[in-house]
Amino acid sequence: MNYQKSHTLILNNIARFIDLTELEKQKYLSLLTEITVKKKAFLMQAGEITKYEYFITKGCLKVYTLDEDGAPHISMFAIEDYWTGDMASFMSKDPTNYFIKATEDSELLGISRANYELLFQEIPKFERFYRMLYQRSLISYIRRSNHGISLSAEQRYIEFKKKYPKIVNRITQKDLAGYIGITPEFMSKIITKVNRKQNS
Amino acid sequence: MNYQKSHTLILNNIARFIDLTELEKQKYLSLLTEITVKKKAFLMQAGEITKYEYFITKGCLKVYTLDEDGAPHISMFAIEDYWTGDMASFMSKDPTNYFIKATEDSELLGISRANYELLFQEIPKFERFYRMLYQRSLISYIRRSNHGISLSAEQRYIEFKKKYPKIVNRITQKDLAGYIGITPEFMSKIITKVNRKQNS
DNA sequence: ATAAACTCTTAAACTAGTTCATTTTTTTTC
DNA sequence: GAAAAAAAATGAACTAGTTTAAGAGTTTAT
Repeated sequence: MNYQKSHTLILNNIARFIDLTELEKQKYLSLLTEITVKKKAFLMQAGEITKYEYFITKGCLKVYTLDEDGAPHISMFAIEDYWTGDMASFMSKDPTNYFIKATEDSELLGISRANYELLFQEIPKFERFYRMLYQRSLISYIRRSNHGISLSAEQRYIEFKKKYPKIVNRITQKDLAGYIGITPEFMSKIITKVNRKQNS
Repeated sequence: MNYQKSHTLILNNIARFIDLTELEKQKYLSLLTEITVKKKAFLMQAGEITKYEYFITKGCLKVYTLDEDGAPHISMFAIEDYWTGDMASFMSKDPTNYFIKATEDSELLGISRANYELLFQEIPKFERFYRMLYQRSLISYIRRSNHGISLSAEQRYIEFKKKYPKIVNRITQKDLAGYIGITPEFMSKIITKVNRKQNS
């Protein structure tokens, strides 16, 4: 069967961990909602109750909170083939603390809370898929939370470039600073310094 | 049916997310290995290949890495009713970077890689259990990784006391410093300062 | 019960990262 | 394609957290 590009992408993502029959694939796709967000528009804002978990099929988004001083702290960047959302709010139905804003025109597939529950009833194999997806995410967040407290800002920047070479060129230095956990001014100094080292 | 204390503890932990029949409970328990670790002994050391994922039934352990300078960075403290291990090494079969050391005489239940796989074949419901367990862990690690980069050491200490009141009195100040990501000297200053504030 | 080995406290000098202010460069908008 | 807005660079003064050192208080092992 021939699927549209975004559907092929999400089915391939799922095929990393579980095999679906044609029927299951179609059932699964029927549970998803297509969403588009223009650059600079919000997919989610603090105070809202999170309705969906998202898979990005095109574009780039940043997920962040604002602290009491209004300074942004970026939790992740999400590009094609990434999953994002606010799982805490999605599960608890409490209002989210996060903003998700498109940094490029973006296209997503969303699964609602009701369909997420339904999915496990209809195709129990998805328990395994999410078990493995969460397991992988967990491994990378454990690493990140350790790096956040044990590495210098410069080392975190070098790690980021190594781990996300595709993302580093699509985001502003300012947003990268918000992810690394430093000011844009200090980010600028680090980049100058690291590039000087590499070119010498 | 009447179970020994450690078995009741782990079965209750699992019952938060899935219901098991008596037969399934017994099957599950048969896949576990009992382990005891004396205070100051290692459950795991960097370079080893991780054989088990662990559930603590008694005691307290610290999970940490050593950086190039030999300074410890504590990833988590695990007490009764907590799960621990190095999932990255457990899954990939690569050598671990972690040390796990008992800070009190401890008792654990371990599941081996082979039995973990077997578990999903024999009792597929466990996919759901681990999906939900990892989902919850993920939520708390996402929060921690954000706090690591966006909160001051003093705020992280206050958060830790609030979130883990049972743990804070069982560990040394030095180990807490290793978790918060600061030196023991600065930890001492923060504690003096925070207690002074509270008593005034 | 005592020595040895840690852990905690305090303080002075230091460094990584912040803040604030200004200028230059790049991107967005009409 | 010019004007406006946002991002990036640079520098000086500042603050949170480190380092080193030394002494006091606790825990551990015999």
